[in-house]
Amino acid sequence: MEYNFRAIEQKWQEEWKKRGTYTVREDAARPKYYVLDMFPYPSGAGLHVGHPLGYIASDIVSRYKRLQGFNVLHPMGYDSYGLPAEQYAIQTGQHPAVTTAKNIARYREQLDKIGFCYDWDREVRTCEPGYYHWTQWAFCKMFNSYYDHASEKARPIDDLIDYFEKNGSEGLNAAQSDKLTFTAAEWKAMDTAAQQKVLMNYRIAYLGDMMVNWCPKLGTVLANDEVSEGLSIRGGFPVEQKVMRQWCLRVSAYAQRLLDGLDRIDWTDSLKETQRNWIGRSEGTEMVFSVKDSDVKFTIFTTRADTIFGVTFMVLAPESELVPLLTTSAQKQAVEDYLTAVKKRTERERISDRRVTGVFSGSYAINPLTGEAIPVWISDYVLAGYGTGAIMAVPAHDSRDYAFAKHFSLPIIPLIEGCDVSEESFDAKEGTVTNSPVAGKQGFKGFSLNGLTVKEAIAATKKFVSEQKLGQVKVNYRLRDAIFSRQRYWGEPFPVYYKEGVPYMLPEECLPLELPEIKNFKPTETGEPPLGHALSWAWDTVNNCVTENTKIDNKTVFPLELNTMPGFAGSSAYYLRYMDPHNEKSLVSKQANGYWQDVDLYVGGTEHATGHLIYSRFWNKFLFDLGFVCQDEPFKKLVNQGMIQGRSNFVYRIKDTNTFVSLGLKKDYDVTPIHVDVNIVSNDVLDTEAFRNWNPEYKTAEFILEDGKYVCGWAVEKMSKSMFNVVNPDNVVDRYGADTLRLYEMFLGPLEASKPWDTNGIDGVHRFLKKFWSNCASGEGFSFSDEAPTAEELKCLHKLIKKLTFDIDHFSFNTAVSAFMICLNELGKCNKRAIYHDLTILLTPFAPHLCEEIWQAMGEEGSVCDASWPQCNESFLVESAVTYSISFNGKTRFTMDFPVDATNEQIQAQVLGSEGAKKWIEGKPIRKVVIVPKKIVNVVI
RNA sequence: GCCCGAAUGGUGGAAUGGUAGACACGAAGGACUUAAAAUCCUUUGGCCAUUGCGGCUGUGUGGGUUCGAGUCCCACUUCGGGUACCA
Repeated sequence: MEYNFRAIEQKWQEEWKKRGTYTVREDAARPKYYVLDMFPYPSGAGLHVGHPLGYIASDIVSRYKRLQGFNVLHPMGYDSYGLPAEQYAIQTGQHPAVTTAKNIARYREQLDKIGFCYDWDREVRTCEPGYYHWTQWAFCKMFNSYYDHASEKARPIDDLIDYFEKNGSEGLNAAQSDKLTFTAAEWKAMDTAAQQKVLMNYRIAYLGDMMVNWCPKLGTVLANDEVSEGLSIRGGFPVEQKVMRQWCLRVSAYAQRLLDGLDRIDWTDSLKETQRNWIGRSEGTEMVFSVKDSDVKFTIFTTRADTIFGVTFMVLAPESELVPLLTTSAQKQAVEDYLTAVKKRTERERISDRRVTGVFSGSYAINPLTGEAIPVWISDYVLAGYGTGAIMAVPAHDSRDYAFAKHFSLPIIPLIEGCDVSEESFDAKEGTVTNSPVAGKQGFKGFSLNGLTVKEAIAATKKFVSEQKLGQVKVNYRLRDAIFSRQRYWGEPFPVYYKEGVPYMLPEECLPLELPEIKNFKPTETGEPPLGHALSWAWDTVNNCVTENTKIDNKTVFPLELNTMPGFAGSSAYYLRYMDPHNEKSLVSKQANGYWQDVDLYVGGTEHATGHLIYSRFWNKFLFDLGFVCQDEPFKKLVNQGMIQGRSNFVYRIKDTNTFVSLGLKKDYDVTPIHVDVNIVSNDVLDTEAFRNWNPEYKTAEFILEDGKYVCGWAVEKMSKSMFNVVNPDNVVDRYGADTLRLYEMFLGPLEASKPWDTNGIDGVHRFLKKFWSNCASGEGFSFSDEAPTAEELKCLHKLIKKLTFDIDHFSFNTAVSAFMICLNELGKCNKRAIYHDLTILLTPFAPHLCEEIWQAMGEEGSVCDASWPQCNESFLVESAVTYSISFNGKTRFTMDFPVDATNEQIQAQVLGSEGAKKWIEGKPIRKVVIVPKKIVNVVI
């Protein structure tokens, strides 16, 4: 009987659905295991073979854990709101609701074909009101919270109001946008609008005037992780810096906790490192500089306090609010010209063309340690958004300051003994400090760093600056608050209304605030939100939801917030929703959350390292602080699957002809390589007939063959339509079956490695499945031998149990598949029931359809998914003798068998006495014999 | 520039510091077949010897630690990923 994978796979996919095999419920009697995939955004192109790689790995772990007796939660859903989905709709001229629904249906069809064990009853879609209800709800909670650094957690904003009423801002240690100072009396004297303005400074979700990444082509602002090298990740459009009033999430408040949490989770070091860099903790010193002939004082941030004696100029960011204060009338025109020029340059230009530019402000700052006057410059190499937007420049020990000093001929004072700064700055934090002012000389204030190492000097300066109240020790983070507004249509509406310009949250009972259906949903280059076309929706919402005493006056044109939330809003807590997807009362019930706790295994790509994986950790920590979830970190273990690249094929057309020459012969001709559809190439051999039909241009193509075949060239490239190297999993499933696809994707190499998709090896795993099948297939049915297994067979089986268990526990699926092949090779044509029973269970995570069929054929009850993973019986693995490698001076020459209990003395005597040894020793004296238990005897001559 | 990671046959890749190249593909030869497909068997890192069962060499390069290094340490080369005026 043939291995008819098409019939088998269809049969079992229907059967699983009918039986509800993969439906899960909380079950206190069994331990839980939560396996999560990063849910896809349903793009128009459908899945290619790269997408299922991680899904297959997680599916294997899910099935394996289930066989081991765990209650496994393994859900799937769609990240269906956001830019990519909307861009696709615009490109195809359809409404995003329509394309999204269509794309989801296609994804589902493709996913179903691969035989995943998802519990589809728990599916979530971020664009459905039942889901985004809780996205909006979380936003309201963030609006109504502030971050208290004293207790290192988020607290209700009412606590903050109480605090202000008692103490004003005195002694408050909270995350804030600006440092505000007021007394309790002043607070009480403020009107509502003024108080709201103050509170906005502390809210975790806040409305602020921010320097944002504005992308005119996409008609929206973007978060930092959505921009790379001045271009939008989505679409590659230019991005400019602009101040806009936007909703933001105070992610920066959680910087330290996000950093600390990394030490407690099982992620790869490289991913943790990426997040650490992104958070960018830097310990330094803030120092206050006064300005000559002025009352103005300003603060700078530096990590190199030790270089204070090498400061030869100061630099302000062009956007700094100090610029107008420090510009003298003489320099006014020059500064204004410079600011205009800076504004004109796009972010892209600034990055690609890194020229040194700047202008002198006319003012001088006073070095707090020497009293020396230092010119204050303005330059765009200093960023307004980091530190204080002002720096002390030490050209001798900072390459950027060095370039600036050289360009404007400013002095350079080296501070490290023996360093040469004639060509470049000395940036390393090492060496011995020199050139500090000394007693008796001008500028000496009783503080010198000479003779200290750089590290000692930094510490000494910090201490001195703190004691003398010249500044303070300060930790800065690179991590910025997340900009949360998008001037787009396809996203969650904000549950926010305005009264006299002050934003308020809609009452909780009015959630979800549903996205209205509008015809003209396209973004604008000026940033007018598309929801501006839904004026009646806005008014209806306000009239229905807002109670009498807060009802807004009719003068307001847009009573509602018209921006929508960004893509990451919906993906930040989806893993919580899977725990309790149909709950209408809360995001997740205490009971469901208490049972499922957190994600045990999260599988997905590294591309989310600085986006989703930061945002959801932040979101989860916030919900944890408020007591809505029971775990501080959402993802205990995270595994990154590698990217599957495309393997393109080429044909070689002889110039100005329609004749194509095979790879091996192309050197004799002048040829142009042309991409050819990989789907008409097999093992690099072109199907010439299919090629002629592929494109009308090649209808009359002629071929110069080698050995009767046309051999194509190949290259590894990105998988994309234009390279004709996209492989659709449907085609693979159609040709080889889902079980082969699953097995092959795992066999391709380590899960984390990036690798090209290459169908060349797929026959191998397909043969393996056929062999597994045909060993027990016979005639029109199956036959199993009831003979007792031999010791050899049992040893073989139990070796496999041990290896598979180890490999799956360590996510080494490629070696697991190999181990299975080896075992089957060793067993030969064995069809003993006792062996096949266990083998079938062991293969189930990899090839579930095939195993169900065999399980049924063996007359077993129920589904093989509910069987128990076999235990390795070590007693079958015990050897009667041990084989030792015998080496001479480290080179292995032969092997010898010894009884398990042989002593080292016995082994040594036998080895030295053997004929083989005599040949290698050649009568020379033996210096040493090293015996490694059960492995090696090395004789040193 | 900075921070990670990698480098092993024609290919994908194995190898707790212990016989490098498992397993698979491809290739070559053979069996079965009228033929093809499918299946099975043999060989397959390189060099030398193959009328001798063998020998030498070999994991990007150069050094080191070790009885023993693909694996650990130092320096370098190349490639991939992340990040970028973050003071």
